Amino acid sequence: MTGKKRYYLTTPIYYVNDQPHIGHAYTSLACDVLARFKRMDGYDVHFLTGTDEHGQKVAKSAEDAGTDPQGFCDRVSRNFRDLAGAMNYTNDDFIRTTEERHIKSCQALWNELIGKGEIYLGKYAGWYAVRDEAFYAEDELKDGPDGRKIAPSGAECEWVEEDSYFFRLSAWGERLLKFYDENPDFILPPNRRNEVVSFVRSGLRDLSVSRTTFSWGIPVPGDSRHIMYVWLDALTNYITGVGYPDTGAESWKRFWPADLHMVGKDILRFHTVYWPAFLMAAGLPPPKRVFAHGWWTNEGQKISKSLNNVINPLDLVATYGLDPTRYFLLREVPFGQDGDFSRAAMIHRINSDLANDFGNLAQRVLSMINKNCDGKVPEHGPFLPADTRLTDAAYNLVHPCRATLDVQAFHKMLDEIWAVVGQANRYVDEQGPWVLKKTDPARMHTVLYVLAETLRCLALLAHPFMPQSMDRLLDQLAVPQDARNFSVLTARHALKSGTELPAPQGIFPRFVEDGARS
RNA sequence: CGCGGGGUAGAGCAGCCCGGUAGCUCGUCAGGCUCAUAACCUGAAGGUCGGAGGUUCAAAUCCUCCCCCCGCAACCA
Repeated sequence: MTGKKRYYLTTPIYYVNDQPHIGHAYTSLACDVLARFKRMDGYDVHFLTGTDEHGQKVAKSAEDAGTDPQGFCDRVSRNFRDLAGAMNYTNDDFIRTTEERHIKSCQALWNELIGKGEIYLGKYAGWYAVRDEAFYAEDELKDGPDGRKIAPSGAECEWVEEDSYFFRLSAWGERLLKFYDENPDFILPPNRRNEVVSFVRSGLRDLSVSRTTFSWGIPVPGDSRHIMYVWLDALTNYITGVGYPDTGAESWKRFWPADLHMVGKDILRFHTVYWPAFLMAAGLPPPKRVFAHGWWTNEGQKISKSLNNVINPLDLVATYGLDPTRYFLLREVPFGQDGDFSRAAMIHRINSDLANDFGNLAQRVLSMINKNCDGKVPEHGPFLPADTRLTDAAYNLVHPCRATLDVQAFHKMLDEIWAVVGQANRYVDEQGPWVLKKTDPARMHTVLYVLAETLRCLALLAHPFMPQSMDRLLDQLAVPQDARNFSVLTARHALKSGTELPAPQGIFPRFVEDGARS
């Protein structure tokens, strides 16, 4: 057992019925940045993602595709693995709910809940919409043309009566409210927390947690007519991923409870009401935080398959490049709010923030070093106050970065970094190393050293967002692999004067519109 | 009386909870620099903070009423 700090974070498991789109990419990206940052900050990180493969809709899609459900899942799950590769995510594990380890885990949790009397057998009767996999109350329904009942979603409902196991959710309201109260940061952003609290205050009903009308799911132990409710199945992945039901396992002791479940705002309730209730009922600690992020629109329009404006993240990467895409998604919109993707905004971010501000800063500094310092990390004399102001800003930047990331404020963290980019560009102008070259070469070396150190810090802190580009910048500063972490970041004068540097190369080219067509 | 989010410089936003010279980014205009990816730096113009009342020494910020916009009730994170 090392004494290392640990951090366990998860994406939702993605429903295989769907093609990967910008929403999936966004959720996972946020987690990836956090995971990378925490690793560089010395944490033992476990980053889990995967696919949700059970449920009636999947069974139906498989049938439509003329394959068996497992074969269908095998094929479609692959798309999500491929996305992780293409987006350069560093997940430590990829879980599939059809895996043996997960089935065992769900059944163990079920037995635990049965044993504690938290699940009982009852009867469910109500209007069920297959398409939504949900029951609706009578007063929510409208009458359709042929006398059928229509759900608010527009899906057709049928009257279903079936035996069902129920989870005693109704008994957990007070304890959930107490838990929210004692853990004010359990749900972020705060407005989401308010939504959930008022939902729970309004009263909870027992939750049907098994189905008998289809079979593509995890069998209920000891009653094979039933399969488990998809959400009970899906949520359990978070504990399967760290070894449950083996609560003696090293990974379990180390990583549970999770530090963060990152989710989209649509599945907030499942993660902040049902999931902690299941866990507490089973005698397990709930996760420490659930963060619900917002939705994307495309050029101001809501994204939908019917409008045919779904954004494929792979297209973004192909058009704008991987790191610019990663940067844009987390910079353009305050994390937690809805945001708009537009081509103009994307290009603007690439050219302004990346090419002009950061890229050009690196380029002007590295070229001057290359031309005037013999291609080596320059020697430096005593620092003047202006020098210390800049290097202090760079060394201390890690603190606001930690603070903002700890509340998932990715956009603010980037703001903090870019404030120092701006400060460095101003410093170049004020110091005018091109003048010093003629008047005071020793001083010029010091100024360039200060700038190189600053670039080193900036590259390290921006690394989680844009790993490939920042690695190239760190290569150009000859920062060794084992010095690419935050413990070395704050080590003053970590760049060794006299170290040979490679010839500089631009890291962020400007995005030039393809003028061939308009 | 459905639910939710908004209306602050040309655009996009922050500030509002905890009243006290209205701020940021982009754009525009002018200037500087010339190391650099026609990039960088400085300065300026531009807002009666949706409207009307009220509370207060003082309101974008608190209270009341009104007007307007946009989502949602979905295939989706």
